[in-house]
Amino acid sequence: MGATKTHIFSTKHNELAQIAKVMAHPARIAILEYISRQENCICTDLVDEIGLAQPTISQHLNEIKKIGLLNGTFEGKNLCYCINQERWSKIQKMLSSFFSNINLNCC
Amino acid sequence: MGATKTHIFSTKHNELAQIAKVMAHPARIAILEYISRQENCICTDLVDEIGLAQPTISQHLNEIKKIGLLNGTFEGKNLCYCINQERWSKIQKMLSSFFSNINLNCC
DNA sequence: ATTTATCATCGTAATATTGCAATATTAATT
DNA sequence: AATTAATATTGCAATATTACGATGATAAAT
Repeated sequence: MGATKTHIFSTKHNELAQIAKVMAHPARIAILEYISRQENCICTDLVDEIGLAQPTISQHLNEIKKIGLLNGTFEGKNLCYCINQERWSKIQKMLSSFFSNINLNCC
Repeated sequence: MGATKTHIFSTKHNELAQIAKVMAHPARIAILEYISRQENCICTDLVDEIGLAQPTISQHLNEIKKIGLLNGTFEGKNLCYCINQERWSKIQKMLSSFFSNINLNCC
């Protein structure tokens, strides 16, 4: 008990849920929004910007990375994160199609 | 420690995260999809359909209800759930606008 | 009135998530 | 080589989530 029974659900449902899970934290929403708004992708000030401890931010970034939403490249000691746009629009489409499939003839 | 620091984030970010949290479970995705596909909204067979115990389904339905996505009406002993379409398209728009705000000039 | 069927609630065990201090790693700078 | 600056990892405590058996509530059917 306790763990999600992923095996009884379809791949599509699990994938959607996993994506939603990454977005299911205000810090990760804030991080995504912040990174996507930067002109360049120098994201050193994320800790100050968000207001959580550095290890916590690092963990959140890792969660976002897991679903392929971040491109990260080292430039010296500074890590430069940016949004993986291909993945971003893929996810956008997945969510969009999920929300479009609603049956309108109901109570 | 342990709990999400909601107070340091904006209302908008918290709201989006809360919506995503509801979608962050394959059972709830499956429930939403199933209900939205029904011609009528008689949802008695949800337990058989999803494959989780009745109390578990009831809890998941409650989570979905919390963000206003379900209209529920009693018809005798059977509870009839359906999607709240106003809320559904509101959420659709929120997500859509979140995903549209990405900066395209990056690495 | 008793039974049956459907859904909700309570209690609880298993597991996952969140957050941070301490520490490690990495690479530029001195 | 020692220092500094930025990020990652580890370990752990606090809290949240998931799941279900047991039980309760409600209303139709017998």
